[in-house]
Amino acid sequence: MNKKSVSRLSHYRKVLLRLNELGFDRIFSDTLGEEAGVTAAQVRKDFSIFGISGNKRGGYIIADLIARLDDILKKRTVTRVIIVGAGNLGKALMHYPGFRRDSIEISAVFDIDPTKISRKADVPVLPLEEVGEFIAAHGIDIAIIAVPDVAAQRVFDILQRAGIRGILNFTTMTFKDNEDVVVNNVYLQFELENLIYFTAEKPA
Amino acid sequence: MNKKSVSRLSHYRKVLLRLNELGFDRIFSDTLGEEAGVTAAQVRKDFSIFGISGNKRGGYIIADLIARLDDILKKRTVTRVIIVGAGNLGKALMHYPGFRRDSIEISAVFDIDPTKISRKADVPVLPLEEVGEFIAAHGIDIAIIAVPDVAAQRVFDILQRAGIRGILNFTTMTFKDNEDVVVNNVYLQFELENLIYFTAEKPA
DNA sequence: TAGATTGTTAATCGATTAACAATC
DNA sequence: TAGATTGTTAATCGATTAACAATC
Repeated sequence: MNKKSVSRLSHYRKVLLRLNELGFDRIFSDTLGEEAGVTAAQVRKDFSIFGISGNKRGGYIIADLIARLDDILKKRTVTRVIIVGAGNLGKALMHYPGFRRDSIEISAVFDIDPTKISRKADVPVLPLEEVGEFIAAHGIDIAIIAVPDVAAQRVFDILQRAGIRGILNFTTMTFKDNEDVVVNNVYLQFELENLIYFTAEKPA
Repeated sequence: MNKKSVSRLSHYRKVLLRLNELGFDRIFSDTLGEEAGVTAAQVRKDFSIFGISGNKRGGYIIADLIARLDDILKKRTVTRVIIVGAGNLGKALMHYPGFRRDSIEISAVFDIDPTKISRKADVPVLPLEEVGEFIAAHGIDIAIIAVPDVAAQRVFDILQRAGIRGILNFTTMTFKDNEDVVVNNVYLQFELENLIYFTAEKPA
């Protein structure tokens, strides 16, 4: 229902995996909230939205909760994702350990620079021209855009035409909202500028 | 006043720099909103919060707007930032072109792995033990945490003790809110999981 | 002047939190 | 049973949008 509550489910899941590893079996909404940085009411509300229930008085069974969240967040099957842009950021994301561990696989990276192509690598780096073909052949739904701003719109158009349904955008460009494509933006630079603003001492 | 509106100011600024480059001098709230992906009312409201005014009927003069935003966002002086964690992500952020271009300088990167240290590099990679000393010597206020989750709390404690005032956190750990430290979280994995959720076809 | 756009106030919308009845 | 915690509804809070008077 709510975009933010889905991301919080991811966060709860991460906390629960850690607690599970530490040998805990049960948890209460207030403990889970504390670990995830939200209120107990928020936790229960989020669970209620997705029909997740616990035991009055007994809290939640961690293993059951993880199983339920795995279903909701599609963790039972591997989701294949591609990256466009084999620069520093694209390459870092290619090997991001948090993805593989949680059923997200980077299937390939695409770039226009011929010197960056390496078809035989663990995660292949392929020419951008092949992206449509690859998407169709591998049934890819989600792409990460990690190219310079100037190339963003062109890449977006290509991906959209290729039938991509979701995009994680690391550029500062905005794309016209489209029925068929969901775009989540990660504005790294703006996050840092935000921090600069809020940590600057206010002039007296 | 509002956290999100500060980030939108960054976004407006980015759009304006681009339009300025293209030779435009004036802009209206609806055009700027469209470029930044928000409504015209949002643009005017944000400007109103920060006391930015334009001309009834004549819109805004782009150069003036950029100057005003540069002041608010502290773009007149270079802000020095450090990164903790010289893994793939830390190294990618070290060379992120968007930072330098907008008066953000990565002064140094810190890591516990001795094989990663390189004191003579363009951006030096130093042992984590030296971080407190470095922060004090260079008057650093802001740090980026790009370490594995297990190390996050320890790094946070060290940074807090060293007097850091703002943290951009790339781990999935949450830190207890503190009067003295502002924390912005970038949950890369959760953003992707969010996309997976919203692009998955709903079961019939 | 007529027309268009800002700046701000009021209305709406949505998300978070508080509160408490249900119940284990 | 008494006590504690869930699940949900209602209250609150905050942010976005609509509307329109001011004015260039």
